[in-house]
Amino acid sequence: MAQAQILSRNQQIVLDIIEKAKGPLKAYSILFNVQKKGINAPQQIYRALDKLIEMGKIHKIESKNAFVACRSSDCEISKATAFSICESCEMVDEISDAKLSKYISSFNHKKGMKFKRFNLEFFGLCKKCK
Amino acid sequence: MAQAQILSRNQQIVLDIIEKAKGPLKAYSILFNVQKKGINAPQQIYRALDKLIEMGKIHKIESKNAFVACRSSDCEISKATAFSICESCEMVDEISDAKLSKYISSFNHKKGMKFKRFNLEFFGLCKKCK
DNA sequence: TAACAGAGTGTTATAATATAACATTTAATA
DNA sequence: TATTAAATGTTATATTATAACACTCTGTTA
Repeated sequence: MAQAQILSRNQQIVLDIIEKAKGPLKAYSILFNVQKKGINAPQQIYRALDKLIEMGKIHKIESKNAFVACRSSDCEISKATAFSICESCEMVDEISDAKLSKYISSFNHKKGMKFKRFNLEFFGLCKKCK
Repeated sequence: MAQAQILSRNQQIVLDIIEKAKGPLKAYSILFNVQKKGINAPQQIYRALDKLIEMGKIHKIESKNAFVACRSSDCEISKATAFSICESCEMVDEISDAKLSKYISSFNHKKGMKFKRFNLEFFGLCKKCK
């Protein structure tokens, strides 16, 4: 289990924005939102994002180049992540399903690869958009 | 089942390069490789890539912004894709495992989302790099 | 056959996403 | 207090991707 982490000023600012957001946020939209706090350059955002990902506080949605807060306790530093993504409203929901996660984690590739981590993205229509 | 498709000139050129490659290719590296054939602009590459993806001839590896040829017959127009990605040598291998695919496809999200498609990316070390 | 529709092409420009490099500051610790 | 590690600020640039528009080619269909 990862221990509680102290966040730096910039990391905290970025995390706050992502946690408050209803959906995934893009790096440059975060940047735009924090310019009033004295953060002016993409580097500052990307550095904070990198650390937050390392700590498991946020996840990157690869298919959207966007970032969401981690809402799950059992993805333990993002070794096993799964998301449902609505193709209509862009909503992203973290899937926290122990059985699914366990099944995938225990999947053994024929070619003898040893997995450290996986990321699964589902696409479809959410309940509202359906 | 998707029927055999006739490819346009640019689509064929791009597909040939991707099929011949040992690993995933980036759009701009494809561009560089086809300039001798008279393709000069990113648009031409991206348009071909889009169509090839639609046809299920290639897949995009989202975490790498790179493209690989489809080696599987059962991902039927990319409704269910899975890849193993070596974090050391960058190799990507398409996973074609009916059981895994079936299990994931039949996963039902509590929130009532209806899935059309999924993409799964495993990360680790391949046999060689291990 | 003329005209039209659809897919594809070529081209220029620009938007959006991400990193390199370097100087400085702050925090934690020997 | 000297030393280190982590974080910051800044400028510049690399990488990935799309917009917009004019043109071509091919197969309908009126």
